[in-house]
Amino acid sequence: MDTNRLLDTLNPEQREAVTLPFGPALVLAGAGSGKTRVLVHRIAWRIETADTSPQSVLAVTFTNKAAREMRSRVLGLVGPKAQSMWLGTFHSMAYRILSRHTREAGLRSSFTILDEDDQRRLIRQLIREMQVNERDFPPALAQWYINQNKDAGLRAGSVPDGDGQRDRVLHDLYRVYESKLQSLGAADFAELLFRCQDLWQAHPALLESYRSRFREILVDEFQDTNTLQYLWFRTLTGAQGGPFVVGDDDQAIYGWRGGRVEHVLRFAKDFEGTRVIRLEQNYRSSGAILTVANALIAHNPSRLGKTLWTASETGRRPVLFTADDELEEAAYTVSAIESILSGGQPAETIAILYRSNAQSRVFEETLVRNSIAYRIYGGVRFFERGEIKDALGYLRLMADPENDSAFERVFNIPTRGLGEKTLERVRAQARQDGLSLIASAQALARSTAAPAERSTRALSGFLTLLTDMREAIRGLDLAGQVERVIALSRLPEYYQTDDPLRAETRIESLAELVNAAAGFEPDPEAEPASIEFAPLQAFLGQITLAMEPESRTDRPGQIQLMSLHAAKGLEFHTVFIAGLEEGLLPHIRATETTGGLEEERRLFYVGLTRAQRQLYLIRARRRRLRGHYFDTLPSRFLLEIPADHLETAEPRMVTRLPHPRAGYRTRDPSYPAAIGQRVRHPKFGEGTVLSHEGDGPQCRIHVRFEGSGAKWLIWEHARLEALES
DNA sequence: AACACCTGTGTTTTT
DNA sequence: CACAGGTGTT
Repeated sequence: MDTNRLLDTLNPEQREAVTLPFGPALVLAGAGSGKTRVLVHRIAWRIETADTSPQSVLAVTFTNKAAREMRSRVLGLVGPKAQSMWLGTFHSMAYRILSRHTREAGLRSSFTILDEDDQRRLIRQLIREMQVNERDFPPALAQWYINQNKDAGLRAGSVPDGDGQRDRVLHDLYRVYESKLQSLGAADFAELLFRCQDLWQAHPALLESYRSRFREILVDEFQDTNTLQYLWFRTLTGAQGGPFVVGDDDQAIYGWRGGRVEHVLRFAKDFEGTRVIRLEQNYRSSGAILTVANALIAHNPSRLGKTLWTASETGRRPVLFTADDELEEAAYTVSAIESILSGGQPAETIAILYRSNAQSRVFEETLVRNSIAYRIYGGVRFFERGEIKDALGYLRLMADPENDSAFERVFNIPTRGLGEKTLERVRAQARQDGLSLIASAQALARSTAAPAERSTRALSGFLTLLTDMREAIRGLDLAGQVERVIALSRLPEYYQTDDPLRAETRIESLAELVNAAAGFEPDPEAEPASIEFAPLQAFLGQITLAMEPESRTDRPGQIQLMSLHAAKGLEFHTVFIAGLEEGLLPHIRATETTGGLEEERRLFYVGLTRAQRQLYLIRARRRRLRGHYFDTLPSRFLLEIPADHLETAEPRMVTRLPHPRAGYRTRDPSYPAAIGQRVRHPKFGEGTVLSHEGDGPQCRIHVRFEGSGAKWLIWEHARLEALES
């Protein structure tokens, strides 16, 4: 094969990195310098020239999305044989390893992965059991303490004794939480990495087999690795390994999540003979944008040092606009967007970035009023939605009836006359006999103590339902099982009566879950498990680690709205960064420490370097926060950019957008209501139509009501009255 | 057990 | 202000 093809499109530094001989390598890749490109080509290069089997490749990315993208790009270069490489997040790699050795790792064969929500629930329960004052130690605080330590690679036993009562209580909670996880045979995210480490330590031969298999280990976004991940990675690599890592210290923005930039330096120390390569040529942004970004980041004292340059033209200077308030901020932005769109630029190449998700609302409303389609990232993720968790509860009980947390979740959903009292009885029985909840529930239901009692009958009914369900899905394919379980659970009917307004959305989510199951591809290497419902089990395992089902709502023609964090790794022709004020960016809570401040500066830097050709920086003189207006100061970061690097924008002629156009209709006449239309609802009063899905009488429309907030309504049932405005 | 009210909270986010 | 989750009431 013509391997030159792999190098033709690279610059000298990229080429040097890609063709390095086996051995530790650190690529310091500036924003837009072709970092992913280098990783992808490095993998392809090793496969094609070093006689490396794709099987020996393990590449770690920060998100599942990045992993998918990288996989498809490698496949594009070397073809389907690359399918067998391991490519994913730290957690999914650890999970994959653990699930092959559950017994040795001391986990149940179908162990549950607790997400943040499950984790907090469990911690709350423990706080109550331990009779700790919930006011002084809110679950969220304990959770933060525990995760902070876990991210730092510290088990409860390794956390140094703090001084003071407070620290002691938290430490105790951590200890109890840890043993609770152990006894449940469950794992939170960090636990996956810990357990994997423990497994390797207890079974050196296993570690050896993984080390000799994965000769080619690569890590992306290295600057954001936390200590736990770093230690895991170092263990797997071993002293003889030659890992290839890529990162940019200027883009480290996850310190609050345990990420430690220092790992970049530590890497070169820990791996003797590390080759360091810098990629400083930026291919993304215009000269004027890059100048601003460089000027800003130069204010961070602790940097490895790196100056981005570009061969592209200077282009237009970034525009700075000062609005009176957040309404004008949005009005200016949207009006600028309108003129860009009218010039023919595709909407999906325009992004609005902000520090906190709460800022999105004004933009949403303004976009809606002007009938501009947008896509918003962030908010409640798919697998965290309540209805999905309900359905997953049933599914988990199918794969593993002894799963206690799943049992508790669906115990009384749909409501079936079982409450806290009955549950506590089951729990007590389980504690006493050392059995699972389901086993104790069966014992209670069978015991003749009070067979006619209402709760006993309800309990029997629930248990029968589970048994029947299990019977009914035997032999079905995965999607069929999911569908059947949802139907038999009668969750849809329950949502319908419980909260008719939200029912439709929820039922749709459940349909999405069936889709996700239909599209699920199991680990091809997994041994054919003899366990019943093995595919279901694999699906459930993967789900918590991949919180967003693949490309659900990606449609062209939509403006992109997201937080600065979420923008990492992306690029847009035109970028608006809003809310450049003290207290917002830098965020008030990050200004107390220099470390925090530097991270905020990097966050802004990440935002600036997302822009390819046009950049708008916007601030408001006053801003409404929790109902009150506050005067603001310009972000100190704006003052760090020399004034002549920016162009100051005059208020647009239209700073206040016209009111929603009465009677305005979208192009498709089958929509019964137009976006921006004023309506009245018999119960919720007056409101404005935000958007709609589907068409005809069954379509759902989203209305923001004054006073009662935004609601999804079914057109047919909503009895809405159109108003003139 | 179910519902209405009330209180506290409110950075970023992947896994 | 807006919402989630928790408490208290029926």
